[in-house]
Amino acid sequence: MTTTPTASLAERKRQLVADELTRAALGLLAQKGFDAVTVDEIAACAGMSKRTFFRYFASKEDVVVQFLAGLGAGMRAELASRPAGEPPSAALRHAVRACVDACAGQAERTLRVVRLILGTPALHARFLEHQAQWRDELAAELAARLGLDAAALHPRLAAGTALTAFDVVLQQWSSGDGSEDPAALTDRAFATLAPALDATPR
Amino acid sequence: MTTTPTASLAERKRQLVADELTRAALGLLAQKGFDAVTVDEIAACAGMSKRTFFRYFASKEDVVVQFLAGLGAGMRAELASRPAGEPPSAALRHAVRACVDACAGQAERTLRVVRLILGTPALHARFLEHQAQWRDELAAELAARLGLDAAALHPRLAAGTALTAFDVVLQQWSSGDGSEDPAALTDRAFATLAPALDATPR
DNA sequence: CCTCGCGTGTCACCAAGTGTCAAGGAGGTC
DNA sequence: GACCTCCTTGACACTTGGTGACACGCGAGG
Repeated sequence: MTTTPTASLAERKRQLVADELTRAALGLLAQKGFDAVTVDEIAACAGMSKRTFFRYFASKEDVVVQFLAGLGAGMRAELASRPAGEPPSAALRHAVRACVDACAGQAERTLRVVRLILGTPALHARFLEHQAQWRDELAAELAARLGLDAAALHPRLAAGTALTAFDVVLQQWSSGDGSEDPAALTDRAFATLAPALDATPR
Repeated sequence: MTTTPTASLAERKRQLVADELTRAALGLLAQKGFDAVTVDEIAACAGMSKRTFFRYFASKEDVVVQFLAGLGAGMRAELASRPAGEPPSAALRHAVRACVDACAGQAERTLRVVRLILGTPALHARFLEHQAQWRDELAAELAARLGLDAAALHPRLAAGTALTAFDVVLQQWSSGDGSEDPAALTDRAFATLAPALDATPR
C-alpha cells in the first residue's frame, strides 16, 4: 500500500508527461501570450492530443497556476512546524519566507511565470483563488496555535495580512528587473505588519 | 448633473435593459446555481437573445460581479475625501466603512449576491480580480496622501491590509445569518490593524 | 419617400471543456 | 507464445461561453 514499485513507476510516467506539457505550455504562453495560444497548440507542441492535456490539467489556467501549487502547502507546513511559543508575526514571516525563498531559488523560471500571471487577468484570478484557499488554511493553523476558533476574526485577519505581504512582495519583485532581494522585501513588510499580527484579539 | 435629454434617454433605456438582465440572472443563478444556468436561459428569461446579453455584459460572471462594481470607486472616493491630517488607519477605515455601509443598506439583496460569489469559484475569482484593481487604486490614493511613491511597499501593504479587512468582514457577515453588524465587525478589524496601517515606512 | 443611425436578432464560427468508445501497450498467468 | 487485464491515449461528438458579420426594424430628419 505504501509505495509499490509499480505504482511508483506509473506515477513517474505520469509526472513525465505532466512535465512535458508544462514545459510546452510555459514556453508557448510566455512567448505568444495567454489568449493567443490554444490548448490544441500546447498539446500538439508536446506531441499529444487535446484530450490528454485535460486529463492532466483541469483547465488552461491550471497548467500555469499549478506550477505554484506546492507553495500553499509548503507555507502551511512551515507555519505548523514553527515552535509554539513564537509570536504569530515571526511564525507567519517564516512561513511566507519559506515560500519566497522557494521562488527565489529558481528565480528566472519563477519570474517568467509570475509576470505571466500578474499580466493576464484570467490567470491572476485563478492565482487569487488559490490564495484565498491558502488564507483559510493558514487561518485554521493559526487558530489552532492560538487556541482560538478558526472562524474568528483575528486568525483570518492575520492570515490575510500575511498573504497580502506575500502578494505585494511578488508584485514588487516581478515589476523590477528581478535584482531586488525578495527575502529582504518580505522582512521589511513584516516589520511593518508585526504589531497588527501580534495584537491580542478582543 | 443631467446632460442633454436625448443622451439621457438612450442612457436610461440602456440601464433599463441592463437591469432586466441583471434581475433575470440573479434570480436564476441564486435559484439553480451558477453552472446550472446557461446564458441562453438568462437571456430568454429576460426576453432577449444571447447576443444582446453579451452586448451588456462582458461575461456570465460579469452580470453578478458588476452588481458590486461601484464599490471600488466609492471606496476610493471616500478615501480621497477624508481630511489630509487624518491618520491612514482612520481614513482607510472610513473608506471601507463606506463600502460596508452601502452593502448593509440593501442587506438581503447583497447577502444573496455575496453568498453566491463566495460559493462559486469562478465568481470568487472575478471578485478577487476586482479587488486587486481596487488595491492598486487605493494604494495610489494613499501614496498621494502621504507623499510617497505609488510603487512603494508601504501604500500597497496598507491598501491590501484594509481590503483584507473588508474581505474578512464580508466572509464573516455572509457566513452567519446576517444578523451580525458588519459595521461593528469592520471597526473591530481596524482596531487590530491600525498600528500597522499608521506605521512609518522605512 | 427616403435614408441614416442605432439597437437587436440570426447565423456562423472559434475555443474551452467533457463523455464515450475503441485501439494499443505493459505486465501477469497459464 | 497465447491470453487476459488494467491503464493510457486518441478520435469523435457534443455543450457552452464568447465574438464577428450581416440583415432587419424603427424613429428622426432631409
